[in-house]
Amino acid sequence: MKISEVAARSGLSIDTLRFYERIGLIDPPPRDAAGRRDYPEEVLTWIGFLDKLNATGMKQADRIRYAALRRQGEASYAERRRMLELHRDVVIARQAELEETRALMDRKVEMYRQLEAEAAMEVADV
Amino acid sequence: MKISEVAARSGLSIDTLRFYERIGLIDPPPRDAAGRRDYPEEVLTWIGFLDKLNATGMKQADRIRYAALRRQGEASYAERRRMLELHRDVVIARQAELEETRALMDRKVEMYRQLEAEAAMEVADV
DNA sequence: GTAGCGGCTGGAGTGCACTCCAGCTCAAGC
DNA sequence: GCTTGAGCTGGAGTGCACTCCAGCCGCTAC
Repeated sequence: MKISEVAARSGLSIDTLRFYERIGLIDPPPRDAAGRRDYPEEVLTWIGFLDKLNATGMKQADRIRYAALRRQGEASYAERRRMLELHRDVVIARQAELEETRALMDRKVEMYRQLEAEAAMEVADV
Repeated sequence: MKISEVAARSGLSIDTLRFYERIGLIDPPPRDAAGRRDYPEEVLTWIGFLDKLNATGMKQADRIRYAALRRQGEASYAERRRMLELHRDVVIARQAELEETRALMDRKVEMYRQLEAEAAMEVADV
């Protein structure tokens, strides 16, 4: 797969793909005869997972660390599991936070609705 | 309340409090005889809400816009409600995303657990 | 009365995560 | 055979959200 196709299918830009390779988030893919990157299909799954870690607030340094562990294969299963367990706790905490904020926004929306209704009545009073 | 106290109680740094004032997130508080900021208690509630918006991914520009509307008082009830409704949708979408990622991490953790057990058995086989 | 601390200002600096650029090579289509 | 376009590299630039700094003032405690 050419880099432009990976970009189109993953949602990352071509520049970001090359950047991710530089910092060790994506394995350097084999090159074709002309020296161009030729990605395996699986890279899309990996990018999808990276995106999820990203979207849930995992820092670049930690994603790089996870990618490095992944490169070590079997020897890092336990370590990778520990990282995911820790991150899962972070995600759970964020879920609680979001839920709380959602509830607060619901209350505020309701409050504004009331205040709008009252303001409308005051106008009618005049 | 002095700026140091607001910082201690809000969790924001003194520099961030002054920065927020500069960009219009926090109203300029009255000054004491010596020209030092003297914040009202309510600023803590407001900062708490700003924090929630921040933690749920609202951009600075939008928080500034909300703060500006707030300064207009009654005239902006409807607009503020609309902003919150829109942001609530964002929060709900993020909740779904987090839930999905949490489930994926659960599956991966379980997978690594299995792989670790298998690796241990292989060692025992030898 | 002076040392030290907390606060003040405007502006410069930082860290993160990209994003863009100049100048190059290569392959394909007209 | 030459233009066009995709891809390449190393390095510079960007935008966001702070964070730090120099140099100043004024209160409090010794």
